[in-house]
Amino acid sequence: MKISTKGRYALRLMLDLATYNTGEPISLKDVAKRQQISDKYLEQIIPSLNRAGYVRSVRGAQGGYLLAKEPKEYTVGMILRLTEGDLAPVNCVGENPVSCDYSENCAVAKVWSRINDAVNQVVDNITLADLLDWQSDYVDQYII
Amino acid sequence: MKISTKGRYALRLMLDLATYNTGEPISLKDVAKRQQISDKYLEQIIPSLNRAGYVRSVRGAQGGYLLAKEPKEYTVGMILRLTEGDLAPVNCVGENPVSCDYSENCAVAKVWSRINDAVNQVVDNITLADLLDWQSDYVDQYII
DNA sequence: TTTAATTCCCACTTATTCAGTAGGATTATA
DNA sequence: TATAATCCTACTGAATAAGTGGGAATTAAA
Repeated sequence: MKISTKGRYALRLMLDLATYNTGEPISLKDVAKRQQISDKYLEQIIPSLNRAGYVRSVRGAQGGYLLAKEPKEYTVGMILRLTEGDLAPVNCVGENPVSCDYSENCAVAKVWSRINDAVNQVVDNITLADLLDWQSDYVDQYII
Repeated sequence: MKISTKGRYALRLMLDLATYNTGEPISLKDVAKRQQISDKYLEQIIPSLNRAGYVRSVRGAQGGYLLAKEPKEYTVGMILRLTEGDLAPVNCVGENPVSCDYSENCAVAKVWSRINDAVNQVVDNITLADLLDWQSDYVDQYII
């Protein structure tokens, strides 16, 4: 039941772009340094965010990435699903369920379905804007 | 974010023992046949349930396993945690969290924590007795 | 116009986990 | 005493995780 580094890093990457946004492109190297993640690995993660239109890339020197939309337009669920795939705990529930011979009278599937709903409920109701808010709360509390 | 076969089979195993309980020990071979799971694999899964005292084993011919307690005494969470380990989506939240350098001002950790709470809320509030109920509902609906 | 910084693309690697199999020792019943 | 069961330990093959490495294409700045 773990979320892989791919999903976790993608979320931190998006949050980093939101946090340090100035209107100028932000290079992966900068993100990697701040987030302490291998830049080569980030390079492997970002194409899916790019293809989905979640970020805009600027090539060449002084290039980098920018969020394509406002932080409040991105839910955590959107970002995680892109990198993790479906968040359902088993294949027989979720976006495109694989039905088995017992699916009709399978009480256990009801458990998976409820877990699925509960997880979606959380990730689809938190946006990058919320994360920005939470960050500034922490700053108020600990640093200033 | 998937639950492995180990956890899923453990739950079906426990539910099978509850469903077909007559007071006599039930052999893994019977469970395996009904649930369409390799008996050798079940043999590998059950020791943890046994050591935890969730089932009682009877050795020798006509031996097998019995639930140690009433179905309502087992939550899905108890069973899954035994076989899957902690259900937390990352290591920095959950039962014994591994703290990182940023844990204090990590907005992302709040997301993981909420997912963790949501999952626990589900699995800790469904018992084997609930699953038995759901099963008989299905029977009413489809078979009878 | 060259240099340097950057994205883009694709192949490779190493370790771990998953999902079982296999074989035999031990125990108890009929 | 034969048989049916649990118990225990080791092995295996495939997939996934978590990166690394090299180089081509693009563009801003010197």
